Amino acid sequence: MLINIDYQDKRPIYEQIIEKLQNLIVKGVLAENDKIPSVRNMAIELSINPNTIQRAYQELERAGYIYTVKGRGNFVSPKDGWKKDKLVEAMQEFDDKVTELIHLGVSADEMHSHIDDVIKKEGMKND
Amino acid sequence: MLINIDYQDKRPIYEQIIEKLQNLIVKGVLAENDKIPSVRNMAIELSINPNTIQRAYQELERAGYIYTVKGRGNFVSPKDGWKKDKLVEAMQEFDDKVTELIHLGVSADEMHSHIDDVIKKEGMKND
Amino acid sequence: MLINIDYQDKRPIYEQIIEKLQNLIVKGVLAENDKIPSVRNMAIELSINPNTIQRAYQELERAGYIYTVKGRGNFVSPKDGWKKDKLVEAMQEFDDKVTELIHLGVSADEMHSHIDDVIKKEGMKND
Amino acid sequence: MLINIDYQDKRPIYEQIIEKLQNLIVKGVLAENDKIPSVRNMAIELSINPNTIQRAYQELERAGYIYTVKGRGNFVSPKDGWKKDKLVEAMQEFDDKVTELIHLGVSADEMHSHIDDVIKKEGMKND
DNA sequence: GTGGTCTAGACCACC
DNA sequence: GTGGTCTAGACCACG
Repeated sequence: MLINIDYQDKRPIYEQIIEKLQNLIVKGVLAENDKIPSVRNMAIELSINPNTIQRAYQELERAGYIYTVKGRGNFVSPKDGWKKDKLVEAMQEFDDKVTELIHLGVSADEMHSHIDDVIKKEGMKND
Repeated sequence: MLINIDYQDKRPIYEQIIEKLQNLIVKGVLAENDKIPSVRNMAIELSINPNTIQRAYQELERAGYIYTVKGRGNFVSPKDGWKKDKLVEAMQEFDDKVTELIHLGVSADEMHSHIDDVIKKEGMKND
Repeated sequence: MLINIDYQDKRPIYEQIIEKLQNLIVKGVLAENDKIPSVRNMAIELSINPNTIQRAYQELERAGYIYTVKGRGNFVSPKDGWKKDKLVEAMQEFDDKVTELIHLGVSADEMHSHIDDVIKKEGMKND
Repeated sequence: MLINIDYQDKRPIYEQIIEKLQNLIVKGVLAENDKIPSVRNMAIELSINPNTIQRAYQELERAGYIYTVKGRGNFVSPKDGWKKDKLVEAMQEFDDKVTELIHLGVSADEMHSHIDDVIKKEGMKND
């Protein structure tokens, strides 16, 4: 099963689907031009109202992560479409977090070493 | 005026108030045991129903940022109450952000220099 | 009727509801993932304003006894969520009560026999 | 200072005073016919409105823990006045707690040994 | 139909 | 004056 839903999560279901698919796309699990499950299949697989899937796909298309071909299905967009926006946004959020940590008394060295730790850990996954 | 509300923001009003006050407390603008505006005053100031303010204050108290004395008002809690929790939470979110940036192809050097930039900028404020 | 309210009780209505539902959940009358009455139905059944029920449900969710799915209803959380906390809390209160009884001159034997009596009585219920 | 107030405590101040004084009396720190501080002195000592102290003393008198002699002050009542009531009440609460622990899966043995532990610990204090 | 938020207005307890 | 609770009634988002 490609994704799963957490009913304990307070966010609306369609948002969860969007987030999960975004992650799969950003992290390269779903490659460019890969076909993603049809609205109908996804709805059956998750035991969810098709309208909910439909809404998730619509927003993903609007944000440039997927594109729709009538009669054929939904496909992952080329990275150029969204990568830059996502990067700017994530960088801004990163800066905000750093600001918050400063006010909580965290030193620059501590942050630097945290980054290196995370990189090392993430690197392991690709071995 | 201590805080202001963005009616364009999709989040509920009481959440906006919570977040704004949290920030003021975490960043030290509101010191320990400072009195914050009464439910009624804040309601008038923001042209908002007192119940909405009330709810925001209740959640802030539950989270340990303020404490309430019936018949007297609401006051900022001593830092010990929340600092540790907030730190653990913020550090976790920091790591998550780093992970995301890695997947977006950002190098460690770029992050390191971003941190130094932010620190420099925040340092200026205190001069 | 699942629960009833005592208007002579000085405690706020929403607290009474919380306590009653907690009991039903802790004692297993309401099993995991059971659906509890909707905010509106409960409000009608008890002739109480929906907002009051809403507040009770919110606090129960925050405490981990129930979980909410927008557009679907409220459901009993799996026990793992709260059992441990509740146990620690109840044990502490038990010790406090024992301390109080000691100062009132109650002997250990008297307490021991009380425990056995209660156990016998509770055991009868399950026959 | 005989007692102190916790402004972080949500209960009204007069209730805190009642509880603290009750404890001192039940545990024998304040002996029968001891004089307790005057409303006025207590109010100054705690930096509190005399009305609040007055209310606490009134309720303590009504419950039989102290008695008032106009013009002379307030004094601790003989134990016979309240001991029996308090005992019945505490025993009931003890049974309730035992019931709760049973439903949480605590065994009789565990409760018995807890009692012995508490007794041992309390006994130490009087050495 | 379900929960989530907000307003308006009221009454109470506490200090 | 201050917070705490409750009602009545409304509108929105979600599925």
